Amino acid sequence: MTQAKRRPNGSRELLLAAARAAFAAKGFDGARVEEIAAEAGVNKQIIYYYFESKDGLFRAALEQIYEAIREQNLAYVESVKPMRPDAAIAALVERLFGRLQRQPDVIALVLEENRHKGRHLVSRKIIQSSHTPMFDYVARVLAEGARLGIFRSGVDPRQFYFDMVSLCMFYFINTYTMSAVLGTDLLSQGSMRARRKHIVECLIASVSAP
Amino acid sequence: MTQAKRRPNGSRELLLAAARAAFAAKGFDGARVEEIAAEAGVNKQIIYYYFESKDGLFRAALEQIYEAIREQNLAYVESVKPMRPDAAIAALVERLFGRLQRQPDVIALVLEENRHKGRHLVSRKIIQSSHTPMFDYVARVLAEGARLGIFRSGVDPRQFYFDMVSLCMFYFINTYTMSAVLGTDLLSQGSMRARRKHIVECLIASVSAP
DNA sequence: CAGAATGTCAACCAACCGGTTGATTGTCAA
DNA sequence: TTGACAATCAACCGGTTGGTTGACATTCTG
Repeated sequence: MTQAKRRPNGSRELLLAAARAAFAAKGFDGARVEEIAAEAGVNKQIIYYYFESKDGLFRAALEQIYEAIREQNLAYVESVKPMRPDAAIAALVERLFGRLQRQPDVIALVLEENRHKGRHLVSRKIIQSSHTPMFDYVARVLAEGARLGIFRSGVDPRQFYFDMVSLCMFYFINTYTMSAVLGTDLLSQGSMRARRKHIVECLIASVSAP
Repeated sequence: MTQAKRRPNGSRELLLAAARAAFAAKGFDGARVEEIAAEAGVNKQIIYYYFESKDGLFRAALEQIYEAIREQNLAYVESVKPMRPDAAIAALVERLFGRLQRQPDVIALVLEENRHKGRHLVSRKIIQSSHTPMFDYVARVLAEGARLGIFRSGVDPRQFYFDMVSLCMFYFINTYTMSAVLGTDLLSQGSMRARRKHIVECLIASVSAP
């Protein structure tokens, strides 16, 4: 009989991509193992060969996402040109918002991980190291801003980082409900641009020296 | 045979409460119809008698939640004493944060609704009317603050309301991931108190006159 | 009180779902 | 060339799941 072509570890990558899309779209419980295999073009059993279980597949997809975040953040802080602290914050927030806009799967998967608090344990180390480069950069920018007298001193970089992530991510998490609440179509390009601009201004105002 | 006691529409309420807890804890796909019935102490079929389907049950649970939000908001804006605009914002944000803290089911259900974008349509009208009283109050406070020269003028109340909700809700949405990112236990009382305080300060700073 | 409307349940079911089995075929090192 | 190993698949399975059926008891109404 015709056995399918070999692609050492190729099926693994195909499965991860399919899993990521499926889990993002339907959640862990809503996604179907067989559908993921079909989407990847391989037999269902191969999931168990590479990942042991549906949970294992989900965990692997999550880890891949955190790794991608880490690489993107690392690339940014290594390539960013020096600039005024307020401009640095603006650039960074615009980039974060824009990236979330273009990668809805990332938000969906992280959200799903949080809903199953700790069931698909991705090690704290992996999660933290995916954000450390960016967090350290933000802390440096805040300190620099304080030194120049542009920002208040004593701003807690952890709280500020939390604010940044909250404001940017939340837009894409509760888009449907907030559209109804505010009577606006938050999926429109105009709304996104306006919101992104506002978030930048809000964050900078919140740390600016009086 | 012993038929169970009658409780006209009582089973309906019992089912709604059980459904709310189950959907919040396990999501729509993770929750089991039979478990919900058992938790409510009634036969599974009664769900189909009152709600037609699992989807119908979910929709009813959501509507109940929006109705509760509306009542709570209405009660607040009708009973709140007049005070300085900045104090009014502080009080309101503290209350929002505290309520989310005590009612995790609300967040979980709204989140689930957004994940299934529009599949369990709760009418825009219901969603909007659950927030209108509070939104109007916030808009009045901002205008009053601007009139007194405490706040900047030209602050968009929609964006500000969005900020408030974002900062408060996000804490409880991604608690697990953010704990790892920041290296803090965000479930601790101390973290919550500190975060609540920071959010108040951040929001007020973002609208205060220069 | 009769009968209609309402509320409740036990038993059933077909489809589905995550996971297993066992066999088969390329691939590569010795 | 050969034998071990990596990769793949078709077929199968037991348990689960949302949903249905039909009968029956209680309550309401005229």
